[in-house]
Amino acid sequence: MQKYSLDNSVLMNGKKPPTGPAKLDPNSFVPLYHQLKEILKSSIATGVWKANDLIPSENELAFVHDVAVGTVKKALAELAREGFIVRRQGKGTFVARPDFGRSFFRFFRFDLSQANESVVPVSQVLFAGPTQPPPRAQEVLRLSMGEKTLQIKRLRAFNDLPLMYENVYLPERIFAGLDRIDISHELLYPIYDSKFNTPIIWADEFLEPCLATSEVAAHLGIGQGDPVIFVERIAYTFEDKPVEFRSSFGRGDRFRYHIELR
Amino acid sequence: MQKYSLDNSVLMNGKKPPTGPAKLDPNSFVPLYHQLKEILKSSIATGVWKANDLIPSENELAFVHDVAVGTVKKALAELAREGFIVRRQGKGTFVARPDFGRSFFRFFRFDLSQANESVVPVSQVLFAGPTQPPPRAQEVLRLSMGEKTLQIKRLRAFNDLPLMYENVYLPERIFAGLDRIDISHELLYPIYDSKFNTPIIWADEFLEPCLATSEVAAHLGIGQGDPVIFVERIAYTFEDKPVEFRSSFGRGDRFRYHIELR
DNA sequence: CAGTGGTCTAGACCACAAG
DNA sequence: TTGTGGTCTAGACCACTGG
Repeated sequence: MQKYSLDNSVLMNGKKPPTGPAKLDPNSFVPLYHQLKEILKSSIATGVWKANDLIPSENELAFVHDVAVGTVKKALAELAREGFIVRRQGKGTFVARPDFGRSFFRFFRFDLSQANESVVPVSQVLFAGPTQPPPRAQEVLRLSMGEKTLQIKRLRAFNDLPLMYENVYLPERIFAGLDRIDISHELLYPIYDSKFNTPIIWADEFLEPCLATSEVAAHLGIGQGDPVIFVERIAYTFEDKPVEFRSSFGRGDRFRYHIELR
Repeated sequence: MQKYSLDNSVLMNGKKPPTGPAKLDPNSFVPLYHQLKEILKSSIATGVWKANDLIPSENELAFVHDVAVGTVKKALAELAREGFIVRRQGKGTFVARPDFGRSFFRFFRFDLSQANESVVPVSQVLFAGPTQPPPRAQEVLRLSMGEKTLQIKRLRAFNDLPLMYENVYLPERIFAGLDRIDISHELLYPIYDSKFNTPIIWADEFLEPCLATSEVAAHLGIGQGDPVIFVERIAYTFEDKPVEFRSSFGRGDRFRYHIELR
């Protein structure tokens, strides 16, 4: 059984392809396993392999890239630890599906001690469409002069109780058309991934306490001057590229942010 | 040259010690490298090797525990990744010294964009002594009935500006005498480590915004009803044992909490 | 059964540190 | 020069999966 698409040229001479997919440089100062990691990562990033895809086996990769299996193992082990792939004994190695069942909690960790487990927040979209970004968004998203953004303004609620008032800015270049998708019962990050091929890998988050302005208070159903938390988030996709800027106001009486410091 | 204390018995028969320090079970379902990790970790935890100590080389460990060097390498690599040890090519492997130059920022991450780098906060100690813990502290520290705590109440300032008002609770059993140390210009975690052999490994932190009570406002030099952030922290030492409970109020106008979500 | 990843071995060569 | 950790190889055996 022939697996995957090994060039015939590869099979013919039994050695590394003269001008094939091999890109490892044995003379580099960068270790082979690290070079291999980067190659595999970029194959995922550029969509050569998509979420849940089975990728070639250790032996395949070792043969194609002309390295020992141990070197492949080391590269794959690190990618698995970093969450890019999932390995299953007896089955194979798969591109990781970002765990969106938990992505909400990954990136919006409040403490829902009394709430039940699988709550998905409901969003009331107040606005969705192209806008000129505010300077702060332009800066953190590294937009060129005059480049437009999609803006989403929404109210997020749990159990009919408004919890957060949010403004999201996205480069229109990447997310064109997102403003026409109904997101009122969806999480955004799975959509970024599946519809725009832009998974969120990590995020920077900044919190500060403040008092509700009359606008914020009205949206959240609290009084002006009540305590709220202001959260700024910059979310990044592959290669630490910022693709989302989000600023939110959370109700102080319902918000409890939890983080593990390691 | 004889290094470390290999039992003569070990050297005599050239095989694994009949009743020595070897504790690896080759028949266990737990992989050898993982068993070795746990043994090494507990040697650190129990003080057999202290911070900055040089630990035996890969070859030494492989010989003593009767496994291949590759297995030792794997165990050491994971311990290094988890921050328990530091490895230096050509020199050896050392027990990690918790990086207390940064511990303040590790556990109290505000954003000091404009502040200079090596600020150490000054503390004004308002109270330090044995107390009966409040129920919340008793719960999270898992104290037995009637067990006492040391309480430290202090005001932390940067550049003479009060920033946080803090209450710290510690099991007296572990930290007896800490209340007689001058901590006004010191960080607590290095003291826990060096004087009480209790390094802080990680922490759980909970944040919520609220309004300053008159007591908090007075301490922080702000008005009653101004925005403050309330932070609860449970800090853990080896084996996930909770050893510090801390609750703090931070000035909203000077506090900006930063976290990287990965 | 064959193929997969998980563990483990026993070497090799290298860059680096220190005497 | 010796000893260290860092990389890499080429095998071995195992447990697990699925046909």
